[in-house]
Amino acid sequence: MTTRESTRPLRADAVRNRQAIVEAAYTAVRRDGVNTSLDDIAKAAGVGSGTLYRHFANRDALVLAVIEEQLAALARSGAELADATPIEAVERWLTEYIDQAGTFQGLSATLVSTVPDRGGSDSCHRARAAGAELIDRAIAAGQLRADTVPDDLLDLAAAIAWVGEHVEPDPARTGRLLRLCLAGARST
Amino acid sequence: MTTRESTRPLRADAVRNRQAIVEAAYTAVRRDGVNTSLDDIAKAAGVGSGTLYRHFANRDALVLAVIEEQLAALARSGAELADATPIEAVERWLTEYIDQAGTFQGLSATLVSTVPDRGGSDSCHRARAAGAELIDRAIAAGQLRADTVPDDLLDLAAAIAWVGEHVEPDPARTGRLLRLCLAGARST
DNA sequence: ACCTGAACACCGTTCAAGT
DNA sequence: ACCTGAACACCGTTCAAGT
Repeated sequence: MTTRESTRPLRADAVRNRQAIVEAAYTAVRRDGVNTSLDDIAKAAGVGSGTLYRHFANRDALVLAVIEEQLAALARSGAELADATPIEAVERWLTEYIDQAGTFQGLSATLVSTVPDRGGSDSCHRARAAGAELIDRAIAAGQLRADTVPDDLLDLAAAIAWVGEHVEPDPARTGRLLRLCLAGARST
Repeated sequence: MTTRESTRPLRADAVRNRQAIVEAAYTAVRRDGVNTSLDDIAKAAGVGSGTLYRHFANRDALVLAVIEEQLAALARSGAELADATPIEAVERWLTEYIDQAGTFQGLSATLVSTVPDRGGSDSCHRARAAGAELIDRAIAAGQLRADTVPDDLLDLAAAIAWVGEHVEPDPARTGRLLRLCLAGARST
């Protein structure tokens, strides 16, 4: 629930400040996208700019904190999809992933770049691992080609969210693009 | 060959300056990506920053000027692919499109956003029209599903280039992602 | 007609001083 | 231990003055 690595508990005012920063950041990125002014976020949170940097080393760390809960939900949702067929579970999970990645302008780039070996956040890694597990299950069930690479589908999903950032919002199109990719990965 | 709308001929020094700006911009975006400093580009071109803005209203206009020739080549390449089967022509054209979109960091966003109805540049529109024509031919030949939307494949191709910007360069992976999308669009 | 470069507003980041 | 906010470096954009 926190990006801090230290095990030392935070002082009470520090906890409040951190929370205020994340909430202000959520409002700001929703309105202006991921590249909105960090100084404005600090001002809206009622803290000095230095306090923002004390809690979040860079913009990506703050963005990941903003979507921390959504990523945790994605990591958990594998179990909730247990009743569906493997391929249905994959489609529903990836749909949710795309929806989350489209929460605000620029977020898809934060999610796609967090491949395990390049130091993406733990929460992002765990979410993607949950998706990869569903994909692996669909492969084992013979519903996806045996040579399917889970990261390929995960990154294509993020890429579909990215396309959505650049054209008019169109959920029907997003679904169409995802189904096209899944059809390409289906075993014949 | 120029983004200027006016029909008035440019003064000789203006022509030189414009050319110098585009060449300096090419070097700069290759090295530092699409968001490199415009002021540095002006300096490298040996002109004042105001001159850069006189020729290019915004960053996108400059970026499009930088890849003007490549876009023109893409627009022309439809004819060069006449000997291939329709589906092969599509794959080869989209491969080229992805390659061009990956010329420097950030370019894929410039190319995907130029859908016809949102005022993208003419050259970009023409290039995409050439790709769409090849796709239409493959549909007519029964090699792609009848309900395939050409813009879907074009934007997925740009999206694949975008993925390539965020992970280690890997041409094999790019090809794999493209073939996956094409397999999804193939008629069964 | 076009160019120059100073001026302005703005932003990310650091850090000395304060509690 | 944490916070503040001034200070610094930098960037995009405009525009008065110059040729």
